[in-house]
Amino acid sequence: MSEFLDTAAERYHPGLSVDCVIFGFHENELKVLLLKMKHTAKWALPGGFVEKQEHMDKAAIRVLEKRTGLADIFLQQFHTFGDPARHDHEMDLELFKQSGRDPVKDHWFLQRFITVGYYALIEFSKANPRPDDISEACEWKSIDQLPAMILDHRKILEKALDTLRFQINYQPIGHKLLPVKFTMPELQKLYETILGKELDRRNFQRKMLAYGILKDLGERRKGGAHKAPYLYSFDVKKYNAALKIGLKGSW
Amino acid sequence: MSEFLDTAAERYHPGLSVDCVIFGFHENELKVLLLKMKHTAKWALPGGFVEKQEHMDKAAIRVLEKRTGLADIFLQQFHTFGDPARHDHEMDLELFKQSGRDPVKDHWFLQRFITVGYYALIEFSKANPRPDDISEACEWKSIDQLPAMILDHRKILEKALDTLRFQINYQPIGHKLLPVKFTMPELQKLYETILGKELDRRNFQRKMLAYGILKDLGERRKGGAHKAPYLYSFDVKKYNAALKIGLKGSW
DNA sequence: CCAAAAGTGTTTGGTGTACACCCATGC
DNA sequence: GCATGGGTGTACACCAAACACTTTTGG
Repeated sequence: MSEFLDTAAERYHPGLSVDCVIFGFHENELKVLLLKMKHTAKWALPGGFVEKQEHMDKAAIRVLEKRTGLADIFLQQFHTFGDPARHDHEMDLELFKQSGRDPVKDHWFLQRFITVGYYALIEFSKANPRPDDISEACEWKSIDQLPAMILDHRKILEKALDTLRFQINYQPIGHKLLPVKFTMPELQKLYETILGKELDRRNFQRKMLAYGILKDLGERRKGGAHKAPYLYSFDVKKYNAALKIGLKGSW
Repeated sequence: MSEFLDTAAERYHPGLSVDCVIFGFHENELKVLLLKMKHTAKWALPGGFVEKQEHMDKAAIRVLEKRTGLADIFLQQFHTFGDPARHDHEMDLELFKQSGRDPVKDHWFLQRFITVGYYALIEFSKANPRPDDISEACEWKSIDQLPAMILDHRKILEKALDTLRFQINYQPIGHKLLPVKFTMPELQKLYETILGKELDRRNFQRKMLAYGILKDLGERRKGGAHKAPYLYSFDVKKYNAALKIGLKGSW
C-alpha cells in the first residue's frame, strides 16, 4: 500500500477510477461480487485505476482480474459518476494513516475522483473469485441483502441493475449467467429475478421457444423431485443475431 | 488562450473533459450543433473541462452555455470515451504554438484526456446559438451532411445518435425537439428522421393518440397549402408518467 | 377541377394474457 | 394417492400492419 501511494501518481491517470459490478445467478438469487478491504468495515465493488496510456475498457478488465481473479470477462460500460461529494476525504486520510504515513497535501490519492462504472454477467459456477492482497474477502452477496458499502458504491450498483433491466432484451443475459445446460424454469427464474416480478410459466416458455434461440437437448434433468424438466442450451449464433435487433415483446 | 493554458492546471480536473451533442429538428432534418474553432479546418462538438470541485453534470451545462449561449438545457450522459488513441498530440502542440508559446513537457493540456459524452434535445426555433471567443462559428449541421470533425467527435456523435434511437420510447423526444404547438405530420417526421425509416401515417396517428399524451388544441395550422392539419401540444404530466414505464410498441 | 396533404375508418393476422388440463415424481 | 412442479393447449382481447375513402386547400 505504501509503495502504491508512492508510485501511483506516475503510473495512473489522475482522478479517474473504474468500478465493476459483477452479476451472478445462484440458487434463484441474483448476486453481486463484493470485496472487503482489510481494516475496513464496509464492502466495496472491485475497482481500480487506469494507467496513463491504457485504454479505459482494458483497465477495467485488468483491475477486475487483479482484484478478483476473474479473467476474460466481457465488461459493459454503463455510467460515469462525477459528483465531487462522492469522494470521502476522511476515508482517504484513514488509509494513509494505516499505511503508516502522514497525509501529503495535494497527493494524487487525496484528490477528487471520477469513476466509470462497468458491469458484467458471469456464470456463477465457473467463477472462482479470490481476494487480492489488500482485501480480506471477495464474496457473492445477494441483491436483496446487501451489506454496508463504501462511498457511493450502493448507488453505482443500483444504476447497474437499472441498466441491466433496461437492456434485458439486448444483452445475452441468459447465455452469460446460466450454465451451458439449463432448464426452462431456471431461465424463467433468472428473468423473474432481474425484472423483480413473476411471469406466467406457460407464456414464458412459448415466447422463449418462439425466439428460436434455444436448442432442445432432449435430455432431462434427473435427480430432483417432481417431473424432470428438459435441458436446453443457447443456439449462440441465433441468439446473437436475435439480440442485434432486440428480443421483441414486453416482459 | 494563453491565460487558459496558465491557469488550467489549477482550475480543472486533470485529463477529463465533457462533450455535448445537441440535437435539433428543422425542416424535416435532424441537426447537430457544431463549433468551428479559430485557425482550424475541422468542426468540433461543444465541449470543455470540469472544475476541480464541480459536479460533472453541472460542468457539462456550464460548458454548453459558455460555448454556445444555450442555457437551461437538460443534458443526458450517454457514454465515456477512454481510448488513449483518441488524443491528438499534434493538434495540441499546434494550439500551443498558435498561442505563441513553447510546448511545456507534462503540461496539463498535453496529457491524455478522457471525455464524457452528454446529449440534449432542444427546440430548434428557440435556440439562439452564438460562438464563444475562441470559435469562429457555431452552426447547425444536418446529420446527413456532417463536415470533417476533430479527434473522435464523429464517433461520439454516432454513439449519441445510437443512444437516442435506443431510448426513443423512454425520452421526451417530441416535447424537447418540437415547438409547443405542432401538427401530427410534424411529429411523425421527427420520428421518421430519428429512426431512419418511414412510418404509416394513419397507424402513427392512432398510436400516438392512444397514448393519451397529446392535447388536441382544436386549432389548425393555416397558411400552408392543402388541408390544414390540427395542432397538438404535449400533456406534459401524462407524457412523463407514460415515459417512466416506456411508450409501448415497436416502431 | 385537380393534385397533394390531411382526417377518418376497416379488415386482418399476430401477440400477450389468462386460463385448464395432463404428466411425472417423491413422500 | 396426493401435493408439487413441469409440459402442453386453448380462448379471448388487443394491437399493429396494410389498406380505401373522404375532406380540404392552393393553384
